Amino acid sequence: MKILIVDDEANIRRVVREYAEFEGYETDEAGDGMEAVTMAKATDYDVIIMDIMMPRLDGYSACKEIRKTKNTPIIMLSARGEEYDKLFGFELGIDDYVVKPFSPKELMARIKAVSIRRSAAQQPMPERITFEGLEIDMAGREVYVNGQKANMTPKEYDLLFYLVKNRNIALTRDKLLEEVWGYDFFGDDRTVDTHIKMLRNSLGEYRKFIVTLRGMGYKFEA
Amino acid sequence: MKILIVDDEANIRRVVREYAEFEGYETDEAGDGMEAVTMAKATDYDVIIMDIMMPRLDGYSACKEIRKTKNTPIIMLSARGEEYDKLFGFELGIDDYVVKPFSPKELMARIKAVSIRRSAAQQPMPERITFEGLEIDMAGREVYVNGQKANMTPKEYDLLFYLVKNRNIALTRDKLLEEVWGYDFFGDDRTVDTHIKMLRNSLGEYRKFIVTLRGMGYKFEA
DNA sequence: ATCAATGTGAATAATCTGTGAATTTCCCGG
DNA sequence: CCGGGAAATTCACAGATTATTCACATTGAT
Repeated sequence: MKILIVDDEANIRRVVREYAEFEGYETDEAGDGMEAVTMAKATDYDVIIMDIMMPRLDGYSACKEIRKTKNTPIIMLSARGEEYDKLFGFELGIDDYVVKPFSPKELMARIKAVSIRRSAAQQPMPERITFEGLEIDMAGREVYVNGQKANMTPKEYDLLFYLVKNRNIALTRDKLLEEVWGYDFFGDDRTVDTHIKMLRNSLGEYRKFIVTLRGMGYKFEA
Repeated sequence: MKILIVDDEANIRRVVREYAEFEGYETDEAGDGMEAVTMAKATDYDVIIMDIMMPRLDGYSACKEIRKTKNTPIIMLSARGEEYDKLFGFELGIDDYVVKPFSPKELMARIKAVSIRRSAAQQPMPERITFEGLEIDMAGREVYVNGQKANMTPKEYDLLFYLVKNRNIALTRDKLLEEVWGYDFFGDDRTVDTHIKMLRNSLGEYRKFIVTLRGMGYKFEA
């Protein structure tokens, strides 16, 4: 278990780190949002603990940036009196928040709560999702475009389902190859492009949900 | 979707309510067990979230009382250290437990899980099902095609029944082998194909219900 | 304008499924 | 313990579908 601690005050970082290490976590530290984003993208942390008020890049923006490529659980630290409403900007993907001054014991409890949810229950992905006129039934392996069943190839289903499961986050070609094709695929990157093309054709007007991220890969944007 | 939030601490109620409303639920609040019972009996909630330690009437007693007239799914909130009571709780018909301090996101996930589970499990699997001219009597282990009894082999029955029980769900060959043949079967995947073939023959015109999912497996599509 | 990244159509290679038949296993009565 | 038939499993092959590669067109950023 590895956690990333982000705060501009070294004192706070130290306190959190000491408790976390006492609980048996490995820790990394970042002093501002920019650093945090870089580190979070480079390493797969189990939890990120991040202050809101920070120089260079604040916690909200850092969170937003990290969420583009990772789904790491994030716990925000907020000073009492800080805009409380913003804490409920869950569209940012914040998993929990703790108000400063906090008891380290409570923070540890929250870390456990957040990470348990991760490992234990592989998030109960709903079996059926609808985006406008695009219905996706993963359990039944069916896709309906404006009510009409789409007839897609196996790879198209696999690719679409993976994109949808990880919607709104950027996926590189390599990541897609590894997750959809399998770790043992050693072919061309561009194979992904061809399948994206075919998938787009199958989705008709709803091809718009599949966004190209130039220089990066693709994502399903709902 | 309407949920009832029961806790004597207004702060906790507020946090849960804000998360829940963000997720699109309607919410009501109760500050103690007595209130909760009154409200739960008057209104059909989809889920009730209730603290254990409360003035006037504790969570257990409230749960017991509500259960006398309603089957609403109940998620209990318990302070750390009340672990022992957990076992006792499930006997009362508690659907899930969340330990305080909890991650609101986790709580939301549990609400979803519980409400889905409830609605799905509500209808017990009938033992006899008819699809057009295909009658399937699982209890009697008989199948009628256009009124005439089909004479099938044991594996055909097992396979058909499993497919029907899981109709409209995509099933891989591996899954079928594990569930129908048993975890200790170490033979060839394609064995499934052969049995599907024989099953299709036995079903005559109703073979149409057994759909091949290329690259995946099969499913019974009603 | 230029260069790299992406979209696309077509050719080829690889994979998958249905099926008939051969082989093995299982089950029972003798 | 054995034989015989039913059932289960494996096997091989054809036909159809799908995946991959490649070349070229198009797009987008600087």
